[in-house]
Amino acid sequence: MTKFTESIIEIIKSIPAGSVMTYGQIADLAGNPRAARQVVRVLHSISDKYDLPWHRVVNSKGQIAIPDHQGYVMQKTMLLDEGIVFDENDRIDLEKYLYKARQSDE
DNA sequence: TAAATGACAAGTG
DNA sequence: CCACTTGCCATTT
Repeated sequence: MTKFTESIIEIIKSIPAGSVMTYGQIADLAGNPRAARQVVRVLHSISDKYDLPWHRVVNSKGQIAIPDHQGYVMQKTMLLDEGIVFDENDRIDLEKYLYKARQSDE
C-alpha cells in the first residue's frame, strides 16, 4: 500500500453525498495526474473492504463506468438516491454535481 | 524481474 | 458532439 493509494482512498472518502468526482480528478489530487487507472484498480481492490462511496466516482464524461450491468444499475440507483440527476443519455451534469476539491490553496 | 491489466483521459478527425 | 487511437502507470500475475 503506497502513499499514493492511501491518498486515493482518503480522497474518495471525502466526497460528499450529492456530489461526484472523476477518476482523473482523484488521481490528480492524489499526486499523479496521469494515474486515473490506478484509481480504478483501487476501487477493484478495496471498495468492498473499506467503507468507500465508490458510487460517487464517474468518468470525465459524467457517466457511470461500470461494464457490469448490475453494478451499473446499482451505482445509478444510489446516485439518484443522493439527488443526482441523469439526463436522457444517462449522463450527469458535471457542472452541477462535480465536487471541486482544492489541491493546496485558495 | 518482466509482461499484462484496467470502472480512464486527452487528442484527432 | 461522437467515434477511434494513443498515452499512462501502480498493481497483479
